[in-house]
Amino acid sequence: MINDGFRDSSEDERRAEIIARLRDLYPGTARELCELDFSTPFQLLAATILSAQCTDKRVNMVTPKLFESYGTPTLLASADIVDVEEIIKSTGFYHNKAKNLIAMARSVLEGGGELPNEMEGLSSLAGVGRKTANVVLSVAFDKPGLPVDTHVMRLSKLLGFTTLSDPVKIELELNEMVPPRDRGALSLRMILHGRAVCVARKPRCHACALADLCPAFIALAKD
DNA sequence: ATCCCGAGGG
DNA sequence: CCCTCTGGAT
Repeated sequence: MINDGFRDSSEDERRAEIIARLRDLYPGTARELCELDFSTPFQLLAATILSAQCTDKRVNMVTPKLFESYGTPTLLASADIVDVEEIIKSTGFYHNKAKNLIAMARSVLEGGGELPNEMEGLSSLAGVGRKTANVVLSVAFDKPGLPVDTHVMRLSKLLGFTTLSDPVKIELELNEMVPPRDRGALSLRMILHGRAVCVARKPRCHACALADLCPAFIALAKD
């Protein structure tokens, strides 16, 4: 097999076919594929902070009430932390999340009240890491950004997109597989597939449209 | 018992 | 690298 430091071309084709099938399975833009409810970039950021170790459905149950009282940087910055904690309690990690939400709103205000629209500014906000920043970039600002969460990490390994475990390195590897404008949607598609089909505990390989291209399934089926 | 669109701190 | 933070769903 020819591989002089370049990737095998059949491997490139396999990956491209997986990406094409994911696009057919979950069509739409990052904005359309995102299942968090929000009406401003600031609200998406707040919802994404809440989504840590929690389902989107659960986040969407608490954000209407949260945004009713604290839907803007100004309102959230001066919120009573106990009140915020009570509203978001069911999303888990609620002490940290309430503290982070209020601190985040205050740092937005200190920065002039406008949410940053690049990685540097976003990830410098309290409680905002690279994954959350990439969600806001791709979904709210329609910019290149490829959030690597637990699903993207798991599927990237199973599908043979990476052998690494560092989410930043995986992000850079995945970046090379799609044009910039498709990065956010690829992440969302892997997340949706990870939730519905390639489930962490019990992958539904029999129902998976990618199984014939999946090294993990092929290895499993080989006996 | 294990997992859910993580981030901060040691 | 590790640990902690947390409730809800399966």
